[in-house]
Amino acid sequence: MSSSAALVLKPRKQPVQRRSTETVAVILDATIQVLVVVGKERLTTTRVAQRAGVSVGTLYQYFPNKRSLLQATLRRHLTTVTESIERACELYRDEPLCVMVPGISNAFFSAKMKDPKVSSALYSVSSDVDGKRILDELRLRNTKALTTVLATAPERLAVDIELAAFMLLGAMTGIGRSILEARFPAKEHDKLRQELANMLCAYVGRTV
Amino acid sequence: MSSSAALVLKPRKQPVQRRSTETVAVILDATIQVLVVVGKERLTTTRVAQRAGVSVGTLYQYFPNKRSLLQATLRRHLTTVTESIERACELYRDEPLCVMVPGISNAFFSAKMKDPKVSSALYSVSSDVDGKRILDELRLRNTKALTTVLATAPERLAVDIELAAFMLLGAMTGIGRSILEARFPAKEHDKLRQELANMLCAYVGRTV
DNA sequence: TGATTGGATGAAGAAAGCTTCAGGTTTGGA
DNA sequence: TCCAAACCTGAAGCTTTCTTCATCCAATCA
Repeated sequence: MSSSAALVLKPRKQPVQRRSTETVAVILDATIQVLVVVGKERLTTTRVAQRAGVSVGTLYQYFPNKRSLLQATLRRHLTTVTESIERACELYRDEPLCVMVPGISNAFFSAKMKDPKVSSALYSVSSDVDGKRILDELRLRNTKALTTVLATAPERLAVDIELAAFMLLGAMTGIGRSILEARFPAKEHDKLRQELANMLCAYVGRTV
Repeated sequence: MSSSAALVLKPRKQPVQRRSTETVAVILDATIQVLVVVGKERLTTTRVAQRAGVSVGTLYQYFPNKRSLLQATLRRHLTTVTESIERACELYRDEPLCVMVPGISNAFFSAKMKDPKVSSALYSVSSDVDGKRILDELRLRNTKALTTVLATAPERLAVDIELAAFMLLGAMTGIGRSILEARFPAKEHDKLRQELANMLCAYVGRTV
């Protein structure tokens, strides 16, 4: 309970009334906006508060420090992507691999590319010490979901299901990141989405 | 030439005598070590200098600011990986895809996994504003090299060569990153390397 | 309507770390 | 050997930004 107690993640005060619940959401949105506009390097709590239209003090009422603010923002974003994957996994249960895999891949792609600037800006947050924990956590959820559906496919995979899930996820996120970082115009996204699905299909197509 | 002049990348002084050339190398090594041990968040120029066994002043003699120090460190590392890819591209020219692609993939993998902690630690640097420029630059080199060899393969690819090169690179780097971030034990690396090659092979195996 | 709790404010304290610079040391050629 | 250039030193200035807290406003309920 000494110095490392600063790692507390929870807001120091839970929103009770409606007003403050909105305030928290506004602050989180502002964080993303500041991140997109000036980047993580020049993001300051004062700037975020300004953008949110509240005072810094208010911000610190719900987030114990800058870190936790960034963490919460990242988590909120990545969680939507993960949920998207989970929904797709649910949806394509029992389907053949050549239907299931593209379906999941496309769901991921759409979620990730919905707002390229936001996804892109958040990469800088995810590479921090705390960001990595969040990534780990969500990677686990994704892997679990994928492993589970893969097991329901009628075909038998050429390799260990867990390994396959890991590879698929790695390729998806990696190619997604590359597309974002290379700043492909939205026009090209459809082609890329399709090609990603093709690659993953080819991979799982190597059935026994 | 006002405030943004701080983006200068070049050392403010070029090493002339042997002594200082060594000093620069020592500082770069120390930077990686500090990065690995305490992470980018807590890396300070003083700490780097200390680790390098020189004074901060010396550090600032060769690097105009902290940014440029980090940039130089990142560039040195990524360049070795890129050169590894380029060598492999040279080596597998004219080979069939099922030889060429695994060859290149393995070369990449080995270079990236040679020192997992270092590769891993540098991810936090690469997501900064300046780091992105370096990534862009090297991504371009990699894409070019890959595109060039792919064109020499006896088979015809099912898609645009540039697109294929991009996808292959994205999958390689993405899976590489996932492996690093998930902290797989070195024992598993061989299996993973093999599986990566398999995936890429399956992808390019879709010949016309 | 008065009391109580929740919510918001923002100037200022405090810490942290980057960067400078005046002065000392080493190198290597003449 | 001697000197000029190259190199190194590190305490301290300076800036930046996080974070606090005393105080005021708003909402809810008896």
